[in-house]
Amino acid sequence: MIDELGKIIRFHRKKSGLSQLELANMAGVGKTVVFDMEKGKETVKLSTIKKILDVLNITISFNSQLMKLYREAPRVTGRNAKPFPAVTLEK
Amino acid sequence: MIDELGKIIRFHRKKSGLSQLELANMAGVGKTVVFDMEKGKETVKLSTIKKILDVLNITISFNSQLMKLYREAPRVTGRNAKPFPAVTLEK
DNA sequence: TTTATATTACTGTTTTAGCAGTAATATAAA
DNA sequence: TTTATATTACTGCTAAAACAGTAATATAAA
Repeated sequence: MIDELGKIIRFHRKKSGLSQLELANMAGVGKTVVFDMEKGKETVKLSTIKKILDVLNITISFNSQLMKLYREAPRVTGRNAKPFPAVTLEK
Repeated sequence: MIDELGKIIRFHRKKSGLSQLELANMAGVGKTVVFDMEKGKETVKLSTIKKILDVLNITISFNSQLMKLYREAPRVTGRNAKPFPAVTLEK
């Protein structure tokens, strides 16, 4: 899916009736990035991708089995966060 | 959600019982990246993020209203792709 | 066809991510 | 406590992302 990001961007851009240059300007990035991304380049900064996806109204989500636990987890940041129940991988 | 990526990574890493250095080595990236990301850095390359998320079994997905259409869309790449129905934004 | 726009492609330059190395601090275990 | 490990933090260095500029090609409209 992530490898399709270029196609996804292109699809949404076309649907929005934007040229690569227009999209780049709206996102505040160089035109080269839009071109490169649509071409499949993945060595692009997340912050840059974010700007482009914002214009196209595309959101990113991260998925895993543990994400449910993450969402239920208490709002802890920093050192006084309670340690996790300790998952033993082997033995 | 995307701004929580650091916390998400940290959460998954802990659950996996990995240190930052172990995760970095498994992902084939420098330890600095893991540290920076968990600290909230977003100017990280997508390809680098991908390596880390792979180790942690986290997938990325892109969401939008148009994504449904995208998935139904014919597998077209290149120049002979049929033009989209043309969405008129104004007028 | 001609004309205009969009896309692709290639420059050189600037900025910066990623890196290893090191060290200081923090946390956990003995 | 002491010891060991993990995390945080700060270095330069190197590779490369991002950029503007330009130009060639492709596509679409007149």
